[in-house]
Amino acid sequence: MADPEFQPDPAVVKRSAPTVEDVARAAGVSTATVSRCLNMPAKVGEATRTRVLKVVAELGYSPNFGARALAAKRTRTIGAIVPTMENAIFARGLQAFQEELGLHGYTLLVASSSYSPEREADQIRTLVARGADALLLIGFDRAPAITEWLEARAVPHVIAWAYDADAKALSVGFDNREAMRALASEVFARGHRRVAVLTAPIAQNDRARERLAGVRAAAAEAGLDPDTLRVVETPYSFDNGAAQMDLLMGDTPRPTAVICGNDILAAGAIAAARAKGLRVPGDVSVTGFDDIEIARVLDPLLTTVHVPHRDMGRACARDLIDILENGTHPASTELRTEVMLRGSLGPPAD
Amino acid sequence: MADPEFQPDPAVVKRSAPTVEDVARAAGVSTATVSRCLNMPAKVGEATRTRVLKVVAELGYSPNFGARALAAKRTRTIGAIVPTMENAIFARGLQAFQEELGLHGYTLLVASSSYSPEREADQIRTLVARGADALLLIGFDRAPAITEWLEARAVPHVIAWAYDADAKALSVGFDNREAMRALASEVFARGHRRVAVLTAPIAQNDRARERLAGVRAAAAEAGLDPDTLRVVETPYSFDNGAAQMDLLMGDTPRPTAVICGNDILAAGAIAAARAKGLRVPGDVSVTGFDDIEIARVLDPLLTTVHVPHRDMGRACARDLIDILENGTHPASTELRTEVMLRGSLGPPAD
DNA sequence: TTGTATGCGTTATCAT
DNA sequence: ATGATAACGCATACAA
Repeated sequence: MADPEFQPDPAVVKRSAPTVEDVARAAGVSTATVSRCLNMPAKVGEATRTRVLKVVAELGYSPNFGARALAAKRTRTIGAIVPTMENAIFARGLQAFQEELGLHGYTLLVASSSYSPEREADQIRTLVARGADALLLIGFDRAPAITEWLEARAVPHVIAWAYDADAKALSVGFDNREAMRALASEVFARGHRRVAVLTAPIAQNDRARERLAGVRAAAAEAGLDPDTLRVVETPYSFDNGAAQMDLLMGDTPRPTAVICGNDILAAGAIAAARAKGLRVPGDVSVTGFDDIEIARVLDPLLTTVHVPHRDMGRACARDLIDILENGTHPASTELRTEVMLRGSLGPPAD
Repeated sequence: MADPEFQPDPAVVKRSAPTVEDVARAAGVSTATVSRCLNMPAKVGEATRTRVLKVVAELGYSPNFGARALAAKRTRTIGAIVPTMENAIFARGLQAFQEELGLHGYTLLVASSSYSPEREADQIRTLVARGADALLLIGFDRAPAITEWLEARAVPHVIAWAYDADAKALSVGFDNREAMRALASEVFARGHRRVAVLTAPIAQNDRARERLAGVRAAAAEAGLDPDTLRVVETPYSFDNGAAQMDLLMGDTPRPTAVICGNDILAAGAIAAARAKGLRVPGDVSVTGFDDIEIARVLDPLLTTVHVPHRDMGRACARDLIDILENGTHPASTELRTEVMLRGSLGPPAD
């Protein structure tokens, strides 16, 4: 097939991507100058810079990622590990996080843990091995070993969705306990005494645990024994919410209010109540947490806690970039939440 | 502060991460063998392999990402560019995509275009520059220049959310036109004649355009002049859906059915109809597209088109990995959609 | 301001 | 099966 006599045109045979060297040669400068033009343009003479950049554009030069990472020891890539992107709250937070990163020339590496600490630890190591310069993590609950690993490797990281001023790690979030306490207080204030809590498994989830603690605190304030609260744990999903609600509504006597750990569980709960012929809030009140779109679409509208997911994502990005570029040590940020009183919460039936 | 006499313990002063060389020395083999143990364990003797891997574990060695990328010319990282992660359909697809990638040792790099072709082109270049071995893109609509660029650089990529057997590019998706035609046929079959379409801007969005074409096709089949359809374009969001629905419901005569380009617009439309005191479907029918969670929560339940988002994400991952690892040329995959007839669609009021 | 020279940690080719 | 060694392409300390 190939003609042995054939002499390829050098201008055409050049298959591989251009390198600094190609640019340097074409621009009549050294590779160092080319590199400088791209990374510290201020330190290069006006004339040479424009000349070099022109050549860069002409050749369609783009620095080799591996070489750059190897030499510079950084990738301008930041990792995020969330329980799942399917939950709108994490998707929303990630979106804002990514947008802010993009504004500063950083790229987002994503992994999900499916709420498993072991998988999260794996993902942490994987993303760092993949060159992540810093990480966004959700919540504080994780094995000490992986936290120590992060510290030992000096991997900048921020904890989102939770706030703890005393923690060693940087966090950007809100006080899950207090937010839920404020909401639960409204429930008890309306006279509810038989109250159930539908929560995600609290074992390795500090946010869920804190929220439950918030309900207990509100119960105590209302003069109730927190141990009389009916607590049901189930993974976050519409169907689980519905299934557990179905069981709860079979109890005698029936709870007059069900406080859910998030809006998705609450949506499932309301659907299940309806399916059983119960009115909300006439027969049973239901509350959520997060204030995602679904809360404004449910019938009745869902009483819930509004969380500034986008602000959280943005703030995380800013902190991480600040650490990376300026070596600072930002203080943790506490974001404000707000109880949204809507139709799904009413007085008890009896 | 520092004691000038202090002699640091060499075992402690070793700050930087261990390299192949460290492992090789400790295991009494060459760096080549260490590399082989990690990358092609089959080509190494049983005994040496276990010995080397033991040392790897002891030292906590992890190959340097930049060096590996530079030498191997690949990163085992795959990029995805979606319009936005806030839309549950993309979040769900991405989640499945990422899970499948993870199963095969690949990591996901994410960017969003905000439905802007220019931003998407930027992101494509950025992700490739960041070392993405392959890309997942949404839909076919993009400037020829960037498509050519992808071809020229031989960047493996898959188009999701759309299917075109004749296109040069690999695609994994469904026939948006036919799916919407099937749904719209149900609407016309119920006798609706004054029908409005609430769609995303169709300018640079082939999915939206195809869906609109599907409605037109169904109208024609029903003996209607497609040009009598009232078409309203608005960016995908609950509030936009509500606002445009509010305007539509002010028309005289009022449309008896509103076909929406996705479930979020439909949710907004139903809320707006309600707010205006109109019953759905009594006064006006509403349909969506996607069949996300919200469709099962709305009152009435939303008639929509079910799309296998997770299957799509998974299939995209498999194809890309197949290309990368085996150099194959997978054929495009057409996925099945299904019309979900639910309460929001009824006969016309008059 | 610009150039020179070296190191970065792997992978892969080619011997052995 | 294993070892020696040459790329890989860039950033940067140091010189000029």
